[in-house]
Amino acid sequence: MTDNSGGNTIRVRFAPSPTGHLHVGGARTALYNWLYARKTGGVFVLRIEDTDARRSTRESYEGILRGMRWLGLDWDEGPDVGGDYGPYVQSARGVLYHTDASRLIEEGKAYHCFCTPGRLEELKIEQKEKKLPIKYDGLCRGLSVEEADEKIKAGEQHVLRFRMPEEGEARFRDIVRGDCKVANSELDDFVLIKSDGLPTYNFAVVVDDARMKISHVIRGDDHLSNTPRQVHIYLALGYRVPKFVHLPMILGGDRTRLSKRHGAVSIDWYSDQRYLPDAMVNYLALLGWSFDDRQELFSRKALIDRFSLKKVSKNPAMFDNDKMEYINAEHFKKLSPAQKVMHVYHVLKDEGYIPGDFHVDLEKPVDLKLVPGTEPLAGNGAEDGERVEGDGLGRLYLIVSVLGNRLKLLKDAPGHIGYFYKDDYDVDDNAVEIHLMRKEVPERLDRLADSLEGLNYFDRERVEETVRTLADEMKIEAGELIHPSRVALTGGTVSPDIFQVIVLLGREKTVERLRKAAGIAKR
RNA sequence: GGCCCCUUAGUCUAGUGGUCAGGACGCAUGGUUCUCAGCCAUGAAUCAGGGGUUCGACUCCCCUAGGGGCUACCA
Repeated sequence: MTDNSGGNTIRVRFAPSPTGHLHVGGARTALYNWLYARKTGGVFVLRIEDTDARRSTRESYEGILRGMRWLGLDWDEGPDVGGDYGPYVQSARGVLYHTDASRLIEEGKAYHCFCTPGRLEELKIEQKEKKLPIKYDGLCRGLSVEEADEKIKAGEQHVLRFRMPEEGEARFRDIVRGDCKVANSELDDFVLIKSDGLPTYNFAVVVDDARMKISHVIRGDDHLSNTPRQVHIYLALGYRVPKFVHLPMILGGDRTRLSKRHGAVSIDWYSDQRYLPDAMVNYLALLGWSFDDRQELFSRKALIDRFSLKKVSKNPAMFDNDKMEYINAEHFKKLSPAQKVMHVYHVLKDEGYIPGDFHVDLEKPVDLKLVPGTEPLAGNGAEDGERVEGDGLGRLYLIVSVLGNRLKLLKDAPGHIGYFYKDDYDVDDNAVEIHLMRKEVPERLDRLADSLEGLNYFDRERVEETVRTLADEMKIEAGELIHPSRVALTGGTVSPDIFQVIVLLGREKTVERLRKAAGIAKR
């Protein structure tokens, strides 16, 4: 699986810290790494950055993995699958950080610092007041190794700091930003190892990326400013500096950094809402990347095909839920009938709509031509001309087919077609008021019920004919019959083709609901 | 405070030293129809502002403004 034969293998990584759920920003970063790996035949590594012991949790860790699996972003090396460069959890890599830290100390590139948090705090306040750059003043820089060792032996709290060269600058190449450089004078002696013995982010990330042979560091823009520090560490340790790719941030609706208060930013939320993972992947890909000026709907495969780091945008993007829904709807449209039915079936089942409150045996000659103009229903459903079982998948096939593009979010399926399965479907009171509570309605519904009851053949054609004929007889518009019927049968003013609804609801249920509504309307 | 990054319609974006500045979501209007969705057609809406460079700038340079990030013993 892993190829460590040469130094040219492309190796990328997603390195979340388990301090919260997987949000859209993190997911987008993971996705770009994954896409790049899959496109180039490289290796995608998952590494958990849990050096912040206080905030890291097991739940977050599991949640992140769950989110990635839901999105279909599989990793080649990681905490659960292993690999040649493990462990893949920072908390288990302590010895590695200390090995490299020791080298830096020996070479005089890092030094112990015994300044108390209190002193550092005062220093910061003072610098702020004097409007000076806020940076460590290097008090412990001059301590000899012996002096430092003594203090350590005496049990003094200490951290390890990087000895920033006073002259020179750090340079690096970023595929999105171009060449970057920062003068060393802008940087200070930042901390490498915290007093609890754990490495800081900047140190750990370099040691890990270097030792894991990461070739391209693809991450959020918020890390750009830290990159010069990291470059210093790479150089000091004699490691090869990887290529960097800093992705523009994804912003919340108020254009600030994404956080909990922005609501629906968790990948979990989208999976709970039953968005399609492929749609999510598609939309996420578009946040900071585009292929050209025409295509924006991509299958997973097409994305891998087209993806290029060179086309990554520099601009921060806002997550737009409307567009996300649109992309989701487009992906849903493209599913095969069998796939749609499968998805809808699971939703209805999970929400308790299947099995339903009642049984419907569709009558002959109900056939699959029931729905003129829709694509033929394939898969394990009913074949043309075959008898359709009332409660089986066959009826659901027809229902889903009749529903057509009305279903955009799977989560809404019960709302759209629940009345096919339950008697206590939602009723729109306003619709009842407008369409049912009128004196002429009861007679119309009763007469329609009579007509339908007397039909020899209960298929769409006959039903429509019946309704229209009755309307003619009563000298009213067909709509005068259709609208109250829709409310009577579905509880609302919105539904698929009413004749198809009638057929799929079945003669018995249709008549029952029409009569019941007529009864209500009489009052 | 210091440093860094970003700036094309409400949003995501394409774009070249000379284009009617293109597409998509959303929005509006009309058509199809039993409602809604869909589909089709049409429309409103953009180069943040100011200076340069240039025969000519959305495009190159500078400044300003706005937004974001880093400046932590967070990542």
